[in-house]
Amino acid sequence: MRIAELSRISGVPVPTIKYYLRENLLPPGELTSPNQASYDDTHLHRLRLIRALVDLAQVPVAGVKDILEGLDSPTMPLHDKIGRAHYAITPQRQLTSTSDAHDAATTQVQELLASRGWSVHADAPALNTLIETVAALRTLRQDHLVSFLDSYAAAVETFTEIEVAAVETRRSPDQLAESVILGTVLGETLIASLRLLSHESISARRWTSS
Amino acid sequence: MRIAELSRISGVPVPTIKYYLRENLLPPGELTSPNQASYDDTHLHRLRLIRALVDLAQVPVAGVKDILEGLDSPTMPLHDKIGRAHYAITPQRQLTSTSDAHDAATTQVQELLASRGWSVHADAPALNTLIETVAALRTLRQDHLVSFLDSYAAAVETFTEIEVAAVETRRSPDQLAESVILGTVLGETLIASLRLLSHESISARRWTSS
DNA sequence: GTTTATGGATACTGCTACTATCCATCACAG
DNA sequence: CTGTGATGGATAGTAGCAGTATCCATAAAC
Repeated sequence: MRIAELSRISGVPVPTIKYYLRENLLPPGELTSPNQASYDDTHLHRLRLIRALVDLAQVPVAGVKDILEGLDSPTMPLHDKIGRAHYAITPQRQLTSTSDAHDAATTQVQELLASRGWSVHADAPALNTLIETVAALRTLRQDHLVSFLDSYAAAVETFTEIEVAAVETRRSPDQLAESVILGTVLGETLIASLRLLSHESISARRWTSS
Repeated sequence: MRIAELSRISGVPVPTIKYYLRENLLPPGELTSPNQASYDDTHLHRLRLIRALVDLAQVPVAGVKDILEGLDSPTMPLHDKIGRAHYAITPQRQLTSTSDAHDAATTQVQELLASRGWSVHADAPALNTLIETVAALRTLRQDHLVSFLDSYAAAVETFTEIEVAAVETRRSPDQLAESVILGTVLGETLIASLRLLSHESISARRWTSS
């Protein structure tokens, strides 16, 4: 198919497709002549993947590029592909908490990891975010939320178990990587939406009259 | 305190504080003379609140403004304040799925809501996101993830229960609203971080050699 | 009484994610 | 075989967001 059809089916404007081609998010079509190329279903799939990450999961375009480079690599270990995805979806945050709030939060988070038996790399991007968030909640006098950190962690393990189980059904290693990454990235969007809907439902019941 | 001290304690640059003042995120200091104002702990707290929402929860400044306007209102019902927060943290997404994928996803989501007994407003921002995400996952051939939607929803209820329990301990209605909003907004950051750490830990165990 | 800081207004900047334009082909209808 | 519209590739321009920078008249601190 030509670019116009790709655009029509995917709903992505032609100039945007050209932009993704320029940025190497989308591989070039097969050239049939110096200025004619044809695209196939892999391009369509890739384009949909890009839009899902950009529109739904709010991943920056540069991050999508990193994720896709990982997926495209035939040699990169899955764990590293996942690491790329984690890195791409976790914004780098500057340290904003005072150093003693930061230290207290670090201690608490390390204890949590130890008690849960989670072993993570010391510079995992999410670790910093977690520490800063705990520190912020404390500083904002929301210690009660922090006190439930362990319950949160326990509930989170439920998700992880679901996802591992879901992914076990995929046998092709190629699809496996894409499944794991989509589970990680779009899973976040899914969970966030569900949580807000659950909140809204509860909130309507409890606080419509306060 | 003067603006320089507010800046030093909070770690927010003076021009940025002025920007927040311009945008009415931060109430003006009390004028002691035509070009001198003094700020107090409420300003410091508000500033920290803004930074937590902007830096950690990635809420757009305009969204922070809406959230704070809600919190500041003495008359707005809590449910509406929560609604503002939901609206502020859920990006408006254009419809990107084809209409039959959209319809199928809508049906599935409605069934989920019915089976869980969640009653939500038909134009809740998270509802659209959820539908589009389900549609995207299907289109991307990740039906296995979608099939676990109900398990996700069940796990999400755990969070909501934790948060309702946590918030019950707050009795002042003023603090209550701030607690609920922070629990909603920063809770998302907290959960996302925990989930990534849990994933990383599992991933290291399972897929370092694949 | 000079140096430094402040409030308030206005203008400017850097970044991201596109859009728009241009042009030399190329495909295809007539 | 010629005219019309689409295409690939390059370059330039744009909108929105979140700050930064500058200016100025005044006020505070030494």
